[in-house]
Amino acid sequence: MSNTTVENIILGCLSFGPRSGYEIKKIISMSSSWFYNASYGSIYPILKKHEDNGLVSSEETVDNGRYKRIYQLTPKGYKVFEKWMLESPKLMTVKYEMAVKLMFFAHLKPGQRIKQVEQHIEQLILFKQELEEIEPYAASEGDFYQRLILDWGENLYSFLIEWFGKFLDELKNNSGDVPINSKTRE
Amino acid sequence: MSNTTVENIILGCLSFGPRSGYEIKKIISMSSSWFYNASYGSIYPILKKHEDNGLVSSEETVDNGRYKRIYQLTPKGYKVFEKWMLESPKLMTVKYEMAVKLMFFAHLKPGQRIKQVEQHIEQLILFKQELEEIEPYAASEGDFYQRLILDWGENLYSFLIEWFGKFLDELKNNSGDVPINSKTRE
DNA sequence: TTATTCATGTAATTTGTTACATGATTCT
DNA sequence: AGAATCATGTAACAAATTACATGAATAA
Repeated sequence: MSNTTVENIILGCLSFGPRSGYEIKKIISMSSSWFYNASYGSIYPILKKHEDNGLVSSEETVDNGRYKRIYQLTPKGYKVFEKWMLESPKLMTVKYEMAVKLMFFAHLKPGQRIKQVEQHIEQLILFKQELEEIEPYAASEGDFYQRLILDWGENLYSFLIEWFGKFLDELKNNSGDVPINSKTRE
Repeated sequence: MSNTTVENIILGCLSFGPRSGYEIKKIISMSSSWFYNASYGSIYPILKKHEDNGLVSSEETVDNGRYKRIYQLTPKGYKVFEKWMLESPKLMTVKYEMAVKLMFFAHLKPGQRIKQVEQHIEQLILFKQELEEIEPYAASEGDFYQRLILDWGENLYSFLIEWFGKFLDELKNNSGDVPINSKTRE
């Protein structure tokens, strides 16, 4: 059976050097959490599984009197990681509750529609700001590609904010209603 | 405990009229599958659960000698659905394996980078075409908002194709390498 | 007549989160 | 002294998919 994406992310984190489970969690939170996340409840069992499969080896260390289990990629683990890197990636999956609600927007009253969209735009702006706050970290810790995906994220959220902004304008111009039979926009 | 998004989608599908589980699956596949999907293994148990909770009622019918169980929203079910519609939607979650791979792109050889991005763009174009094929269905079966989310999806994939297209150009201009220390793009 | 679509449903498995338990160290 | 962070790990639960089982009706 092939590895899951999270299992491969963990191999990927170790490809930059030995890390503890705690450090891996940090890296994921700071760089990929908004398009792929992992909790301790995933990370530690996966590290154990990787060790059982000979993809990583671990060593107990004491760092400033602090117990740590440091994991390291084995040659076999690196091969598995490399193979995965060359495979065609799975298609993106999006879970977007706002889009679901949009499906049933006809049931809302005009004022409610406007309010929902306004609130959603606020949410998007807030999230984009959070992404922008990661930037200094990515600039210091990450390489070119880590910064690149941050750029991608910011562009994605700009797109969403813009799209919903246009939709909001349309709603407002029609007092929360939409022109019946209007064609979709270019 | 509150309903999950999928549980609410099912209520939403029934808000347009009585439907069978099979029909609900069809609707979801044709309109929301690319941002929220559900399999029979989810739908049938959820319908049973909704009935236990008094949110839907069901009736066994025979349609052209064909057994069908038709579900209908109860007033209580409609209230629960309406309440959910007015709540602030959960933030979007994205699972984007290509973005994960991008994190570790430094490990690939220049030629491999170009190939991966090219293949990914092809995938995106294919998926966008699939979305466009839904359009006739949405135009005939769906209302304004169903068409709107299709429009959103097409715009989203256009954005992705464009973004990766720019990235590919950059890679090609540097024979698969990227300028060290180059700043992220505007 | 045979493949496809219609139609419902369950069981096993996968994947992952949340909450908990535990305890050391460091910052204020 | 106390709060926050470092650090590891498990158990219970949640959500959902996949695969299977079943069978009727219809289109090729």
